[in-house]
Amino acid sequence: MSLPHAILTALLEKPSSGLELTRRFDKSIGYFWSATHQQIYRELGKLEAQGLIRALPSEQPARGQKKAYEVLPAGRDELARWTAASQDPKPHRDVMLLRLRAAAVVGTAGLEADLRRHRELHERQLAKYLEIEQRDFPPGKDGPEDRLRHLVLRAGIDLETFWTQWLDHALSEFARLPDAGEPRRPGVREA
Amino acid sequence: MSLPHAILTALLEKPSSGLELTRRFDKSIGYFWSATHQQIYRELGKLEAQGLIRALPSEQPARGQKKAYEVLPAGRDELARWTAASQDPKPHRDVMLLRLRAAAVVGTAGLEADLRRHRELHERQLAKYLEIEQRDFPPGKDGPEDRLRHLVLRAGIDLETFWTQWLDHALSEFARLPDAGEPRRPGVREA
DNA sequence: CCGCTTTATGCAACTAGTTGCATAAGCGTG
DNA sequence: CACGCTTATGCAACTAGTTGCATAAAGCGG
Repeated sequence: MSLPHAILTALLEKPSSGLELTRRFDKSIGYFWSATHQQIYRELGKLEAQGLIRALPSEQPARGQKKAYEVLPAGRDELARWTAASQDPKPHRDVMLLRLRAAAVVGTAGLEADLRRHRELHERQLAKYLEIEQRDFPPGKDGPEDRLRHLVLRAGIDLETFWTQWLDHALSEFARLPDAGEPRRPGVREA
Repeated sequence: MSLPHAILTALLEKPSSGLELTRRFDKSIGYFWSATHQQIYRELGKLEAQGLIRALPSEQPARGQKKAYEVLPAGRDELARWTAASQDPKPHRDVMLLRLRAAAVVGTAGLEADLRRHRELHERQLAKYLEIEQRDFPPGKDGPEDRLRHLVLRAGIDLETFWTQWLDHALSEFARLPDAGEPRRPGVREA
C-alpha cells in the first residue's frame, strides 16, 4: 500500500494533474517507485473518494481537460501516520540473479551479452542521477528537506554504482569460465 | 514470469515436493525470489499441465502425502531458453526511500527508530549469508557451477553490506537534522 | 482408540500492478 | 472545416502475488 502515499508526497511537493504526476513518476519519485498513468488515475479517484485530496476547482472539469489535485489536511495526516509507522523491508526480487542461478544448471549460453547490456543501462542511469545531483543539489542547498531528498537521490546513485561494479565483477568471472555452454547435462530420465 | 523458472531451477538442482520447495525458497533461492507455498503449489500444477515437469511415480499420490516432482526435458529446454533471453531490469521499489522522501514534507517523527531497526535486520541477514558462504563455498569448491552460485550469493552479501552502510549514513544524517519534527507546515487551504 | 499436533496439499478471495484500448478535447494544416 | 496528431483521462481485462482458511493423513500421548 505505498502508491497512494507516493502520490500524496508528490502532490504535497506540488499540486498536479494525473498526467503531470505520471511524468514526475517517470523522474524523481519513480526512481524507487514506478507507476503507470492508469494506476495513478485510479488511485487519484480513490484518494478523492476518501477525502484525502481534492480537485482544484479553478479549471473546468471536462474530459480531455487538465484536472489538478491538492492534498487535504486529512491526506497530510495520513501520510505522516504512514511515514512514521514501522514497516518490514520486502525481500528483493532480481530476475538477473535468478538467471545466473539457472545458468549454473542449464548453461551460460546467451547470458553474457545481457549482463553487458545491463551494465550499460545501470551506467547510463547513474550518469542521469549524477546530472540531477549537480542540478538539484548545489553546495548551498542543504536545508533539512534538501538533506533528506539528497539522501534519497544518493541511495539511487550508490545503488547504480553498486550494480555497475557488481556486473563488472560478474563479467570478469564469466571470462574465467570454461566457455559459454552447458557445464553438464546429467542423465535425463525418459518416461 | 519468473516464478515458474525459479521452480524449474530448484527442481533441477534437486527433485522435491511442494513443501520441500517452499522451504528451499525460504533459503537459497528465496534470497532474491521469494514465494509462498500457495504460489508454489499453484505453479507446480501449471508446470505439470504444460508438460514441463512430472510427479515422481514412486510414492502413492494422496492428499497429505508427499508428491515429488522432477523436470522433464521440455522443462529444461524452456529454462535454458528463458535464461538466455534478454530481459530489461525492472525498476526498484523501496518503501523506506519513499518514506524518507515523504519525511522531507511531513516531518521525520518516528522514522529514525525504524531506520535503526532496518539496519539491524540487514546486518543479521548479512551474517546469515556469510555463514552460508563459509559452509557452502570452502576454498576448494570452485567448479563452474560453484563459481556461478557463489557469484549470486556474493550479490546478496554485497547488497546487505551496502544497505547496512547506507543506513548508517542515513542515521548520521538524521543526527545532524534539527530534531525529529515537522520541518514546516505551509498554509493549508481549507474548503 | 481418541484427541492433539505436525506435515503436506490445496482452494478462494483479495490486492497490486500491467496491458490494451476507448474517449474526448485542443491544435495545426491543407 | 475536415483530417490527423498530441494531450489528457479513463475503463476493462489480465497477471502476479498475498492472505485466510480447509482438508487430510501421520505421529504421538494418555
